[in-house]
Amino acid sequence: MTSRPDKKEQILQAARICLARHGFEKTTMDDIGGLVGLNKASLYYYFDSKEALVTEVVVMEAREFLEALQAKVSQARGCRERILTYLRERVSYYQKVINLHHLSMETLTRVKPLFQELYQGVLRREIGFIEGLLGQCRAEGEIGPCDASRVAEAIITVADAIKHKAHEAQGPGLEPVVDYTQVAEEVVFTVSLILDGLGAR
Amino acid sequence: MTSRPDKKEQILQAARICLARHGFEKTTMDDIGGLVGLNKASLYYYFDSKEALVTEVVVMEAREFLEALQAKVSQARGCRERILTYLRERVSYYQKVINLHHLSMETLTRVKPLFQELYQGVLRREIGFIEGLLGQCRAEGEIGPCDASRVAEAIITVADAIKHKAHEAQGPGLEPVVDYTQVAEEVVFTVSLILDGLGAR
Amino acid sequence: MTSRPDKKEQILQAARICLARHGFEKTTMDDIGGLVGLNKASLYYYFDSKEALVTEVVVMEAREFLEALQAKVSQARGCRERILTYLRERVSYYQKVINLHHLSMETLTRVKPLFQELYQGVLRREIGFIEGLLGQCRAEGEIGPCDASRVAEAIITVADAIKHKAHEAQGPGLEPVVDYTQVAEEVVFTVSLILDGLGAR
Amino acid sequence: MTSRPDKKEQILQAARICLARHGFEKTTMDDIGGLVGLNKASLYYYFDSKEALVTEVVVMEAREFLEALQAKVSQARGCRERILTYLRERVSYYQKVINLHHLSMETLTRVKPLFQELYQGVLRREIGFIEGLLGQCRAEGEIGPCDASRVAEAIITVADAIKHKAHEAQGPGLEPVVDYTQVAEEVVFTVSLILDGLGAR
DNA sequence: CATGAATGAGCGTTCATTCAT
DNA sequence: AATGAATGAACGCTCATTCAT
Repeated sequence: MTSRPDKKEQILQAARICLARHGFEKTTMDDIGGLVGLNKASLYYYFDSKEALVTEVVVMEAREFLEALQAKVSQARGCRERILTYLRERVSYYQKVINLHHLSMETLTRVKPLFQELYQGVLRREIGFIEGLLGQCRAEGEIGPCDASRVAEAIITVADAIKHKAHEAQGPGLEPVVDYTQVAEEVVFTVSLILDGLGAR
Repeated sequence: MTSRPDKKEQILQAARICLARHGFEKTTMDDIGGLVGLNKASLYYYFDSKEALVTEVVVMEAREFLEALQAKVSQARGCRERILTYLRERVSYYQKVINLHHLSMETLTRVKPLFQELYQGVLRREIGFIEGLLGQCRAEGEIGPCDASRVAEAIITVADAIKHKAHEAQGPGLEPVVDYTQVAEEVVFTVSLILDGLGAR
Repeated sequence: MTSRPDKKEQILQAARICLARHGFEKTTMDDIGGLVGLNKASLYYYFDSKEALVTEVVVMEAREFLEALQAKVSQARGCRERILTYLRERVSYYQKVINLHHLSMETLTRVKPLFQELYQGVLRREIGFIEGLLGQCRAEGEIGPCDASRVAEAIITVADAIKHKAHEAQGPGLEPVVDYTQVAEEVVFTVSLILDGLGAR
Repeated sequence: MTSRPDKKEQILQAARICLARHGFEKTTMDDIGGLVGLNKASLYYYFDSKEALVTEVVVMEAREFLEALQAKVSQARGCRERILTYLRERVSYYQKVINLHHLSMETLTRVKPLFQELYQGVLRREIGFIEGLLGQCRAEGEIGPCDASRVAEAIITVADAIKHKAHEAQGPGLEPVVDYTQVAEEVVFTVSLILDGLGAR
């Protein structure tokens, strides 16, 4: 009855494999098509472009990565620490994606508009997760009452802003490496301030 | 004396910049040529192919990376520890290169023959360095007398073999990440055995 | 009574609009289908191919154009003049179609077989129209008795032959423009001879 | 010594032929390359894109067309009439180009930016030509003294503006034909007013 | 040493067409 | 009567590489 959702999913999996093996630039539509037994032209029936296809793969992996992280973090003790740990590890997610698919920052930038659109869904989930952690903090008396939803959104925004700033700071220079350890520290420091503020009675 | 070797060096530097910025696949011979004010056809006077050029860049960086590592390691205390630390950190070198230039394992594999040839020089230096450390160990009585040169070579061989095994183990599967922490541990464990053997009187 | 013939008509109208806007080559079956709310595959239920569809559009327009011309010509005075005027203006019809849909002579030539078949109906009507005019000429004494049907056919044949000759004369050369003014004159001259012959007692 | 300017010229001529025969959309880079015995990739050594190449052809023909028109107009009597005749015939130039190469208005619009840039040179010549005619008018006492250069520029601007208005007026409707006769009249009327103003003593 | 010129192979994308349902 | 799915062929364009000069 339904072989449709399957096919799109199959293509995404095939693309995931190809990307991991050959990276974005070397992965051809023929490669991906070949892996699912489809003519490359057929892929365009399911996706608008190579970039759109790859973007969906990346967002899919973002979801998986973050869900795994959330599961892992949930076992940490101290709910305040849970929030900070989540944010700390989340910082290096970007680079993980880049390395995983051998993307250059340039390629990622080009794909960004498409990516941002799909990424909204992932962001919503992250905010929801943080919101839950804030609720635990409240229950355990670590913070006072607050609009958990808005605070969660603010925290994610702050974290992304700090990461973004670090990327911009690189300039067109040679050294392409962002020191994610330092970024993580800055995120933890700033969000700690926010949590402190919420805890003040 | 001559300004010729300069040109080759300039090209290598230009390539290094391009690779860091755009990655291997997106870096064109035109890009590199443009950066040194040379027609792309001229690059073929200095290098046989794009791959040969890139390989030299990688080897150049290998040398720099390893020399920095050697300097750093030399300050560690305990000469046995120096050897193990060197080997531990050296393990992740491969991935650093891959990430830096957004290479896929596949591309690297294809380039391997060229790479191995040039890499011999680097290997010689590494073996010499280990040999020196072994000499210190001997002087400090941590190990007994041995053919330092052959042992050094054996140690490097063992370290590379373990890394190689880890890469092969991946198979064509999805997960493209090698756990370098674990590889490092295995290397340390095995080489420790060797050193123990040398120490036994 | 039935709504079926409608659908075919709707498709033809949609195609006409698309052709006028984007020309033959840039009009896709998707465009046309979209305009009538039909999947492009469905168009193949009504037409054998894109060319067949376009050909029907062209023939449809031929009919409309010629009928308008016939109405206009009928108001001219002097029935001999009516015939000549009709033939004169009819000459440039080909180019009008080409320009309207941005067709190249090549495309038109490729489509010709299909076109000719459908065009027979239009030709019949033209011959009938000329036959009527000849009848008027006879009634007004401008020509003597004759087999009006055969003469009408001969006239149309002559007119088309002259136009055809002009097109062939171009050869594969550069200048793609046929001087329709000159062709019109030649047609008028030749047909005048025929009418003269008919008028001689 | 010099086979270079030749090659580019040859390509332009080949493109001109192909365009005339098959139109813009059906002319492939392979077609053009084949005609000059060049691989299609080689064409990109001389031109940035198919559109850039075609644009150059169109501008080339614009120049030829306008120069022929200028020669022809120069023989008209009455220098005021010369100006008006030039403007009148120039009006239909656009359509001539469109028909010659079977371009759709859409394609032409897409190519416009490239076109405008190259067209500047042609425009300069036109203004120069009008300027000369104004000088003759002045010499024959048909107009009073004026800044011929600026007036010439104004006249061309007015003529193009009127044509442009007519094209815009079409809207997305079905009928793709601009009535160039009417446009020509409007141009003549308006420029006459300007010339009248110059002649007023 | 250096380059202008040329090319083959490959890639992303489009599109008319087919076919099972 | 209609369509979702699939495809082959073609097209514009890029790029590493070659070679005569």
